[in-house]
Amino acid sequence: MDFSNKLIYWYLDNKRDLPWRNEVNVYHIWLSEVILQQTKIVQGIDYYLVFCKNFPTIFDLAKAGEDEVLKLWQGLGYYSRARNLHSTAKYIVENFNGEIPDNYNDLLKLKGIGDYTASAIASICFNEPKAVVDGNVYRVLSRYYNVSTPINSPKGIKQFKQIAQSKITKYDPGTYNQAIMELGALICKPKKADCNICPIQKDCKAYINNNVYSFPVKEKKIKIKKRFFNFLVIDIDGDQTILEQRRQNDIWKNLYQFPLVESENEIDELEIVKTIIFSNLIKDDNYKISLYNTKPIIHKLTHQQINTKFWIIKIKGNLDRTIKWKEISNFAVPILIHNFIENFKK
DNA sequence: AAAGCGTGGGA
DNA sequence: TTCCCAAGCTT
Repeated sequence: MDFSNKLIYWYLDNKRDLPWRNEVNVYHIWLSEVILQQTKIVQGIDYYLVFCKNFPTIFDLAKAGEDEVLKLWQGLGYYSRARNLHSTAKYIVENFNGEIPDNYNDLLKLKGIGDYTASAIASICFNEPKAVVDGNVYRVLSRYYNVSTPINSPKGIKQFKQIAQSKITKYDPGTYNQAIMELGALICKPKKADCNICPIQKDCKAYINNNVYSFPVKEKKIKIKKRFFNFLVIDIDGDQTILEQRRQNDIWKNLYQFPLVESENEIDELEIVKTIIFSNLIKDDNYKISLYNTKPIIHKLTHQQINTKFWIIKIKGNLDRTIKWKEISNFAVPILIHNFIENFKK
């Protein structure tokens, strides 16, 4: 039996029982694929169920507001996925009468759907033989075929797509795609690979050469940018506060936060009250400011390290654009803000 | 085409 | 602690 069929047989015996594997519904498959981009199944599975429950059809998703979609996405990260998912749902309802395109080429044109997702949907839902190449596939193929081209180089991306495409079965390509990914997730793992029970161990070059962990090859290290965030947590009589929406093309776009003073370095109270942002917010001297967390909270992202201070500013009287503290959970906020709010309540 | 975009878990 | 990784996409 060849590579592909071994994978398929292994998969049929060993696949996990996951909610989106129970039936083929294009909308559900699309939803699951977007949620799982750069995301582990354990992390995404509850979000998938919540989205299915709140938006049973693409029409329900299209009808929703972006704030509502982002709120349900809160905590999952990479929020452009949610914005694109929602935008594409509206687009499909408006232009295609709610019918999701049934082929790779048309799927690829949609916002938030790239080569991987278009291939996954086309193969699983429409039996189109387009090979998926995700992190699992890179790992399995690079080990099995001893390919050391960096997987994050243009050359590597092209090469692995070509290898994967040459292996896909015309019969049930969706099952083949899921099989190779499942093998990568369950057996051919980054660390602690279970080569002893691997169905394709016998012909795996890396196993034979005893250098499984030399693959896949990745080049370039990312450098981490340090940023300093000072959130101004206005507290009006313990009843109201202020949130603003992040509009810039930056992390957490369209999510909400407390008014923010970003600085080049760590700053103190004296510098905070001198800022324009502070004085635009607080018009008189009738306030009391204090630092909530004595040590900056370090929030780590893939490319950034955010040193965060929460400044509590107690005032009396009125301010514009306030919200009630008890309504704050209606807003989609970064997990950093969410954690603060949960802690601050106590 | 390189860089930016989250969060959490495991080694 | 630090680093790596996770069903990638966009600009």
